Amino acid sequence: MTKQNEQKPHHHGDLSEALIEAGISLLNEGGVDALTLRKCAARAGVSHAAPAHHFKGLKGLMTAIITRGFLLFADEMNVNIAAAHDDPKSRLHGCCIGYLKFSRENSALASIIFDKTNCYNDDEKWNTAADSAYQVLIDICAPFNHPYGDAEITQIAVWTMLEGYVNFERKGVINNSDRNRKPLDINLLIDMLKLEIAG
Amino acid sequence: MTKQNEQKPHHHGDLSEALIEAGISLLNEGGVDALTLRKCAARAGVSHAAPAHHFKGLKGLMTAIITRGFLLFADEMNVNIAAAHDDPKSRLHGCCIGYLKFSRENSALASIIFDKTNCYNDDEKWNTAADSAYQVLIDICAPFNHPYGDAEITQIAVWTMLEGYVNFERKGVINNSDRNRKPLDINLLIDMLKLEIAG
DNA sequence: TGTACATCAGTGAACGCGCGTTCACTGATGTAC
DNA sequence: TGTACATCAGTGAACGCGCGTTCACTGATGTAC
Repeated sequence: MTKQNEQKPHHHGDLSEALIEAGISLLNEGGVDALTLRKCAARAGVSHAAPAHHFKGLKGLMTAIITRGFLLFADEMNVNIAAAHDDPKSRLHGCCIGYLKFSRENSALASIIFDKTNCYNDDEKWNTAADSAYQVLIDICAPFNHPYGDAEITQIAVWTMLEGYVNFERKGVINNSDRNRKPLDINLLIDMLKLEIAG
Repeated sequence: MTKQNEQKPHHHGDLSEALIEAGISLLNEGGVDALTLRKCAARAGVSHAAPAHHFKGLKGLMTAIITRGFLLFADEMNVNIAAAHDDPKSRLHGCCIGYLKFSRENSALASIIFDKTNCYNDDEKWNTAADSAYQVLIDICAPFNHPYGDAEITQIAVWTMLEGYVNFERKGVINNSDRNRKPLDINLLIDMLKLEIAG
């Protein structure tokens, strides 16, 4: 039984957290267009002026949401890397599974996360969170040879294939649930790069 | 000297074409958010109710714009394929250059073109135009071996890498104009797939 | 322990904006005779 | 060749909608004394 006649406190307690969670669930349910200050406020149970007051307008809220997104993204990759066998190729495959999982479970968030124009680029937390995600990529590619140039080329090749794959999946160009043959595996695509372990 | 007191004809002449061109230039200048019925109408010099009347609302206009987009996209790839040396790898590289060129010169249009939810999926011209673009990919991959499975896997590997690359470029994750070393070449990434000519 | 006061998080009403859609209409075009 | 009429592309005014922002305010919290 829920409490009746409960006085709503004037101070929320953790409005920032509530608005970020509201924003992420709105993105998941209604896509990018569903992310508005007013809807976030309604879902967090505060007046629609509150988020504009708490953050510095819509862009401030988006900066906070994308910051959280990068942390969730890095976490998902790290969890799946930790669950893989402890050799470079298995760890790379784990990273891909994490990338894919994050993108599938947070489709709209994943579609806006890399676009810097959505954020205040001088926000410290945002920069730190973004770096933590990019660092996963850097670390996972480090053990391999880079026959085509420096490490950055290997990183971009892997990241690019992942990003293209989830983009097409999101837009329905690749539809793994609707084909007769074995679902296309992102790890198969990564294997086509034939990365070799250095040493 | 422009004509003064010229009577504006009640019938436009080629409103459909004018609205499609207006829409594409709006996308190029102001991104996806700039594409509205009212702005297209203003740019085409008609009342803002005209596009809603001519097409079946906003979605109808978007279907027409994306249809045009696929034709421009296929053209750009075909032009660059025709300009390449007549061997499979050079033709593939030409295709990549065309893909890249289209995406750079029509950034916002390229970012919405693959998303089927923007269009009336039963529109015949849209289906034909989209198929003509996908067919370029199919044809360009046909001469190669498919050691990882059927031809579709080769196609998706190439297309995925291109799409990831232009997405990152669009969002500033890859920034070829702002690095000290040689610009990253999409053809280098495609070469990493080590496609072998069948025979 | 109690009081006065400063701080500031969140309120709620109001504002103007641009949007897509609707609809009775106008006037140019084309066709039937 | 001329007339009557049907068609229909585009008009313009009106509508309601949701949006971000602003701002005087309220009331809870925390601190100084």
